[in-house]
Amino acid sequence: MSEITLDVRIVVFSLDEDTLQVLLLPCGEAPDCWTLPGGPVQVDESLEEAAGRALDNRVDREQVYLEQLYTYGEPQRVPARRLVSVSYFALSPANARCAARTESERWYPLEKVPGLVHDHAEIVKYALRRLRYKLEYSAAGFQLLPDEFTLSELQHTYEIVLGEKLDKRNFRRRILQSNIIEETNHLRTGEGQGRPARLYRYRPDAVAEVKARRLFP
Amino acid sequence: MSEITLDVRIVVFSLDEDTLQVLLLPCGEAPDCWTLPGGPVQVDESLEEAAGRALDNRVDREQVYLEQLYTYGEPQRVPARRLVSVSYFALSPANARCAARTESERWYPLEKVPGLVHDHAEIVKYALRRLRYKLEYSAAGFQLLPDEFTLSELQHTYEIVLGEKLDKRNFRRRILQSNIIEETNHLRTGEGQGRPARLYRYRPDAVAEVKARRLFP
DNA sequence: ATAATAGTGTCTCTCAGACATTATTTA
DNA sequence: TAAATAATGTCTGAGAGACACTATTAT
Repeated sequence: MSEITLDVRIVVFSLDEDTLQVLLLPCGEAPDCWTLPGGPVQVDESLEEAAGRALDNRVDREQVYLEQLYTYGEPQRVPARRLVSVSYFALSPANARCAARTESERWYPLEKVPGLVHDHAEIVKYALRRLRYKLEYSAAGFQLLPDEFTLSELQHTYEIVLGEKLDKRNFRRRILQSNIIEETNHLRTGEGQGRPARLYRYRPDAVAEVKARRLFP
Repeated sequence: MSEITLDVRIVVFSLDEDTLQVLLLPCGEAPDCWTLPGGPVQVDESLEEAAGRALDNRVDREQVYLEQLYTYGEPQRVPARRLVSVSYFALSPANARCAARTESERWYPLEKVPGLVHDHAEIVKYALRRLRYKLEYSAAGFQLLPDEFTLSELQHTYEIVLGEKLDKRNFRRRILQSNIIEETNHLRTGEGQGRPARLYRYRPDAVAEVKARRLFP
């Protein structure tokens, strides 16, 4: 207890059907105890690289959006150690999930998250708050979807994350006039009965715009 | 270069007449090189305590608002060392400044900030962005004023920080209906010619509200 | 033709921004 | 009474939210 050590912890969100899920790992120590993915920061890597490394073989990093959240450093947050954790949240499309090789990881619906070590439950709670806030002002919801998606799918994503129904016409107007996404020529067809839906993608240059506008470095 | 060390850095804002100022310290190494106040985190103190400690004898901590900003950890941000810095921003009323005991500290107007070590200039820039953003949505400007203040003073604060003139009636309406501040019975009188202005203070229980609403833990 | 989902427009109300005059004090 | 600052209300335009019907496909 004489040294301060540093790690990163990532709250990875992904959407499965009708639930928002979080990636958790068994913490090893106790039987029914889980932890957020993460780990120590190497001397020659950035914090963000450390966070990305912790996601290797769990999600496809290329497709994952990553943003720093908050740094937790209360002296007593981890028993018998002085650990400071830089937390991140990540948004992963469902198709960017890697096949879980072992029982060493599991996606949990947010309402069914089991007991977590230390203050990780608090970190998850805060990450969710920030995610909801982000959706309200920034149309970032598409980060939870594959490259091409329908407006209904996007709206559904928003409804799941925000936990409330949205008006279809208002939603479409708002999203479209934000200018973050654009039409493609493709239709989603054969996916069920009903009229096929137009597919959209986010505008490649919108990424730069979002970064320019973004509140956090 | 085999260990990661941790410190905190604080961007302390204060208002002097017509300029927004930042507290800087000489960095010791070079002659015209300055640094943000801060320092290493002790093993038994929280990050916020470490930040507060760095402000001792510089401002009256009781009166200072402190909020975590971002954690900087690029491997190359500090030459020959692996230093991770948790940054904070602080808002200090002018009357909470302590008398500078030595030449070891100086308040600089934002437009005249001298050369800073490492990435401290970037940290200042980001802190200002966050401060401006905060004022736009949260009426936090009163943290730069003494306990009691007039609406004109508050508006002036906003104008300095945001760098633009504001409409008096719209400003008053907006601030008052946010319900963050309340009238006192006092008037500011004898301060010059002109009609005396009513003094306001922020509502004691508004502090709790702001914290509840706040985006950052 | 029926069931299922996609796609579209209008009205209303609230809120933000522009704007000028009266009120109260000191010198 | 002149100069200085405080205090106050209205109009207008833009945007947000409520709301229902038509279009296109598969079975």
